[in-house]
Amino acid sequence: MLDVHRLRLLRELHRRGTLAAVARALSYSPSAVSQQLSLLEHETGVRLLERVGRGVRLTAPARVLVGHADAVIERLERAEADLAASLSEVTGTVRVASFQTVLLALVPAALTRLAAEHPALRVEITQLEPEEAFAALLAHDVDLVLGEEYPGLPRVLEDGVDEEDLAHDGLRLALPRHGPLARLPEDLAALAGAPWVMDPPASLPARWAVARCRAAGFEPDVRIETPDPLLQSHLVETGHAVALLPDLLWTQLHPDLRLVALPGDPVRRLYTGARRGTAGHPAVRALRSALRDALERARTGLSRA
Amino acid sequence: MLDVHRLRLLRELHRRGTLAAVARALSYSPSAVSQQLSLLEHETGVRLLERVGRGVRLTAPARVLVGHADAVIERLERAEADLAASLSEVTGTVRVASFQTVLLALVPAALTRLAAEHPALRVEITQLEPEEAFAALLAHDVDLVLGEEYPGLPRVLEDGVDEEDLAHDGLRLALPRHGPLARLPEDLAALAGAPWVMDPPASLPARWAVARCRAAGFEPDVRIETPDPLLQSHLVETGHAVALLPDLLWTQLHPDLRLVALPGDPVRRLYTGARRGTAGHPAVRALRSALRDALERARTGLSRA
DNA sequence: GGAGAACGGTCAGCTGAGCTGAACAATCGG
DNA sequence: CCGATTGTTCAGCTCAGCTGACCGTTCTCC
Repeated sequence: MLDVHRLRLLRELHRRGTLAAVARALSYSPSAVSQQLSLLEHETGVRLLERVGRGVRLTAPARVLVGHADAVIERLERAEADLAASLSEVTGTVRVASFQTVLLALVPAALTRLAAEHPALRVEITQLEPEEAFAALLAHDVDLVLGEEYPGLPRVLEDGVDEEDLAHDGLRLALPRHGPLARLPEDLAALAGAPWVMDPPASLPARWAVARCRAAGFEPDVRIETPDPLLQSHLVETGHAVALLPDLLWTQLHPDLRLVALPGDPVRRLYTGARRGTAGHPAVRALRSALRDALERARTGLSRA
Repeated sequence: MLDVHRLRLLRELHRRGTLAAVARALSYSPSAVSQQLSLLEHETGVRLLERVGRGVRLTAPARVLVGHADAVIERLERAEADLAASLSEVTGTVRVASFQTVLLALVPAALTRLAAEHPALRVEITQLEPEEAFAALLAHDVDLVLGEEYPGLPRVLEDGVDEEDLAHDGLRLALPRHGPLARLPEDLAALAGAPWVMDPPASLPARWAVARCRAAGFEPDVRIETPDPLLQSHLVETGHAVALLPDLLWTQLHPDLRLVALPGDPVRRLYTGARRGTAGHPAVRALRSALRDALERARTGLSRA
């Protein structure tokens, strides 16, 4: 019978590339990883690793083995989830990767609710942008990721991830109500010369915003680049820039600015992702449910404001 | 991450019923099994075993867990099979459970062929009747079973078994050519008073034979009960009994007796069974192929004789 | 109804699987 | 060409997990 622990090391090696990275990730010494993998080679009688440069590469049979390891580990996680589900109380620790907008707008309310409903559940949050979040999910660094998708920018679907819709979040143009930019017309095409504040250019929201401006016939004059939506909102409010911002922001924030709908009422899709094996885990279900609930409350709060 | 070794113990407990049996089967002390299972309980936080009488019973969550354990272990076996398939040479040890007719007629030829083609493969044979054979297969005591199925006596299909047809083997009436029974008519219905030799009454061949006699309108007068087909054939040849015997017997044996076809030309189905995970293992494939080949040779030899 | 057998659970004690850390060779980048 | 990085080997240590002895409970068979 193949040893699952060794298969796990091989799997991690496939994901992370080097023995050293695997050792760091799993808090082992590189020596331990090397020893376990050579034992795996000897007990199977199949060459699994070949040195290339100062690193190693998986052989073809090793990659086949990684596929089996994935399946085995997924099934073990499902088993664990089933066991946890048979308990009356939701316990343990879940780690969540979120990006800033959701972290700001939904996570605090969700945490409050979880603390009340499942006091034995410990939740840990990391701020990660969607690109890194999926790698962290599959590497078992986190158990749930919050992701976003912008119109016209489809993601590559990761295998082994159970994805669930969370919300569709309206995207609108934010214009100052005071200062020199107060009289700007409420029309995207007319903002060619305006100073823009945007996320870093490689990020999803910035790529969507730039594409949208180009479709309106101009290249945006990005004066300020920041990933912080609070700062973006503040810069618009104080009359220094215009921006394209998601509605979810206004559930926590009520700045004095103009919000203008865009043609076609574009939305970003928010979703949650869990590893397929843990999708049934009560802690994951509780978290997703708390997030949906927080969204509901935020929405009703928003319509009242 | 759940420990697969412990899951395996739970799985074996589910199959074998008592901790002591598991310990015997896996060459552990009962103490070791008890300790590992309590550890599994503590690390999952779920009650898995409850004492009933002087034994234990699995709880509902434990039975769910066994299902997962089955899936995990099957996948690990498939992984091992894939690895073995990537080797150029077929090596290792396979254990086969066969019942007597096939053991006599096919296995020797198959072994010869295997020894020539795959010298590094070690084959171990146990004689087991089909009923026990499947339990042994699932308990990992053997890797391949040879089974038979008689018309009108369907088996319960075991889950987790990969079954493959091997042959359809004709069943005919065997009558003496000499002695006091030499003049018996070649017709089943006329053998009501004849002395019969049959397998033990609970066995498949005997159940079929009795059913066949009853369908012909009489209860067979079974004078001799033996599981040994060689002895059965010998008793017919020496004029002491009549019998219903499979054609495969005559590939090795050429006794002086009369063989009479039955209405409808009934056949028994011979098949091989492997655990689903090991069906792709080169050793299992080699064995099945050698058996088919041996059957082919036996058949041509039979038609020549 | 009592003796004996069978089953699990617990505890003390031992052994080996698997870890760390040091030393080393190979490779890459600036 | 030197320092940083990566993987490998080896000696040594630690603890997970085994055995064996002992005990309580339950069933079976005179």
